[in-house]
Amino acid sequence: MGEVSRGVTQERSRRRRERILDAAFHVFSGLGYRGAAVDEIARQAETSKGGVYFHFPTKESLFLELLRTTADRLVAKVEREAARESDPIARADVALWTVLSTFAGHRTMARLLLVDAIGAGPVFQAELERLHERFAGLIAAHLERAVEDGIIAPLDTATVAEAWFGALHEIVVRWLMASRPDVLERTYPTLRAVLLRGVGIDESRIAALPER
Amino acid sequence: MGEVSRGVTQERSRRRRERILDAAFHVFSGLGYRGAAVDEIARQAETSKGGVYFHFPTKESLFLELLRTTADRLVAKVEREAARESDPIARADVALWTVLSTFAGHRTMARLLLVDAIGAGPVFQAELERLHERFAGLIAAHLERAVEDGIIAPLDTATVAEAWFGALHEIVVRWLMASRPDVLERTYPTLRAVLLRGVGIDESRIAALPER
Amino acid sequence: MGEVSRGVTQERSRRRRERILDAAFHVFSGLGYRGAAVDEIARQAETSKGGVYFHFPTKESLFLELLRTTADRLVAKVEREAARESDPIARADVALWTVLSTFAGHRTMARLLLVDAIGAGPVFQAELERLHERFAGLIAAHLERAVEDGIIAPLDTATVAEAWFGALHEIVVRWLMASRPDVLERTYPTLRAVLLRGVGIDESRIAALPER
Amino acid sequence: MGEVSRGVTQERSRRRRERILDAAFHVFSGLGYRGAAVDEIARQAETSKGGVYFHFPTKESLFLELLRTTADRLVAKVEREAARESDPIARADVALWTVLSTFAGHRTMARLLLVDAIGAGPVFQAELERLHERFAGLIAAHLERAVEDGIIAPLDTATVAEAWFGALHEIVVRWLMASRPDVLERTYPTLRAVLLRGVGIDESRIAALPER
DNA sequence: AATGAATGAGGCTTCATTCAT
DNA sequence: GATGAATGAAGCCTCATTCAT
Repeated sequence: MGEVSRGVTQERSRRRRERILDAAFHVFSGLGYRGAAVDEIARQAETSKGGVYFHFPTKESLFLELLRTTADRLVAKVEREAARESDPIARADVALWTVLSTFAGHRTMARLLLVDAIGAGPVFQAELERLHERFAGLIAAHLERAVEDGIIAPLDTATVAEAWFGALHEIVVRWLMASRPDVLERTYPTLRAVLLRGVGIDESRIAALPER
Repeated sequence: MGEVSRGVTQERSRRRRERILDAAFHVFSGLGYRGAAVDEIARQAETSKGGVYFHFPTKESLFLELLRTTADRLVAKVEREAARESDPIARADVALWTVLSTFAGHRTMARLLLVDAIGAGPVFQAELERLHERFAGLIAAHLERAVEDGIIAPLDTATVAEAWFGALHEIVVRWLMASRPDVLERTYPTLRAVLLRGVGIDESRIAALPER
Repeated sequence: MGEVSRGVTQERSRRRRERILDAAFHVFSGLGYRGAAVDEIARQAETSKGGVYFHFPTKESLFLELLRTTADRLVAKVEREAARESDPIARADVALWTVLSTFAGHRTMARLLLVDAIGAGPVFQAELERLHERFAGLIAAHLERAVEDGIIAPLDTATVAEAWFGALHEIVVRWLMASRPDVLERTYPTLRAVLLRGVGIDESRIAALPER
Repeated sequence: MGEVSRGVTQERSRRRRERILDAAFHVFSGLGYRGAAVDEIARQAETSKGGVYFHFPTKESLFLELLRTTADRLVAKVEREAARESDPIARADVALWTVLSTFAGHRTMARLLLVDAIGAGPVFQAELERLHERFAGLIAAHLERAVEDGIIAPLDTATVAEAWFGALHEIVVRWLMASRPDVLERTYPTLRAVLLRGVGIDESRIAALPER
């Protein structure tokens, strides 16, 4: 087999792998980890059960890869967006907004990341914890920076970061589970104000932030 | 069969029903909805599978009843405690504290209410939503009262209530899932300050609240 | 439920269990351990897959029980028959004859015990070894007795017992695997003479044994 | 493609085939027929699954070829060694010793030949039978020669040959399956004496055989 | 009321074999 | 000749639910 055709084969395999990941994403999001059948994933990926197992040794490993890469993408996106701002408060604003609007635009992704992983078994506990930690850590880092810069008074940044993430999380999840989902972005101004005010940011600074 | 013996029988049946609920509570908390086997519940209730199915038509119904009664008890407890305070801010303080410390004292209950129900299938979505709504509603009611009393400025109480509950929820869940769980109550002062400050409560009023 | 009906239930359950063992015996004998499907066992036992798994936690456990009880029965039978004779040489004769004729009469049992268990996985190695050991031990005991009684000269009874059992085993297996199986019993006189002579029994004593 | 390069290619192909046979030997010996995966054989032969299937149409055919060639080699070796002796009794001694010591030195080969083939399915029954027949036939031929030479009295050589092979077989298999395998050769003197004496060889002749 | 045996659909995984490149 | 991706049948096992007693 020549270099070229081998490349073609690899490329096809890679695409198949992606198709499986896409299908798995869809099925997991819709039915949860336990409820998702490998058979159904194979069907939606237009391949066979064996095909799925050729690319992923286990249902679990498939889910884990999904969990990781999806989270990776979101975290990277948030950091990329936040890095554009120099003012710590503006950064926090951008970070919150990015998460909220990304979830709002990808309801299925939100389900996978925030809902399905819970209750999928102890193997995912660690991964989920890492996920929450990454987001909370992101927030905490910004808060600490703001404390160092003298913009806000010293406080338990870890706890506050958890609280912020929790507030965000709850609002997204409620939106996800609501039978009549309101526009997620509408809640943003209130959420932003409450959170920023909560760490002691001046009302004037909050008012100065761009409208969303 | 006489009146008396029927009474005795009914009483025994009621007790059996309670034993099943207790066992189910335990098993669901430990293994999640999907992971919990009816066999195991029956075993822990010292009865048979058939016994469980005599009292509950379905595994689902058993879980739902558990969800409802547990939530009922907690909501009632929170309202009872809050009613003792006349000042709206003190009430919010008491409510937050009650939830946090109750969860802290009943880790299993927290798991059941906050973690297991997710991913248990679409049937529980509605119930879970009602649960979150009840807690958020509780908070929202206090916030509205505070607005009416002129203690805080008008704001979107529904969204803020969700954010508050989310902050609380996240902190409890993180504590639940943490391998090395810190003392949950330790985070309370920070949480309280951030939340109250977030809705514009004077720093002096916050400082005046009792230590926890 | 009264004493009587409970007894009826237990009795039925016991019978079902036996039916499953019988079916398993049949299927294992015909197809070997790996080749035997639980589904097929259930079908032949006129029950369901779940029914099989109610009585036996595992395919393996089912096979093991079969192996053990079948061997138990045969060993017991051999010892019972041998105990009737007082002369050690006559005992050896009876023991050999009992094994050979029992196998001859129960071809399927022979297959299960001597053929199928091999290659059924490492779990059965121990069990099979125990089985061979039991038979070899039986023989060795008689040989030792004969040595003590001065009937045969001292020798390595363990090795000889293995050799005897091996000779027997091979002859049975060859008969089992032969496409055109001769009458197994026909080989007996030759086998008996060779084995007894091999440990130094007088030709006259051998000739004195009853014809078979 | 020229003559030369075709020759080179054929040579390479032959070598690959050998590598596959070696790997298959190793895997079958270790895991048994059913337990051996073609994937694993390909891996150990440093080729691909497709590669294996190019050289052998079937997993079964691969195993059969292995069975045959291995047996061929052993039978040839035994005959070669035996041919060196002129005395029939010495020949029998050499034959027994060759089999025993070859197995002792190649535990894996023994497993393949004596253990794995059983339970590998009905296809191998015939082959296995032929294998045992060849060995028994070898022994029987020597016995018949000894009868003709008047060294031993006439007897049913076929049955005796089976018994001899069985004794040998059992001792090897017990050694194979034993957790704490003794030195196989240690049992040889006893085995030899018992077998030879069993066909009526004079004690003096047995004593005259070389020590092993 | 209670028991526990029985059912059977459905789940995850393995693996011999095929085939396009 | 060789590769490795793909197929799909088949296997073992779990478990919610039913039902005769």
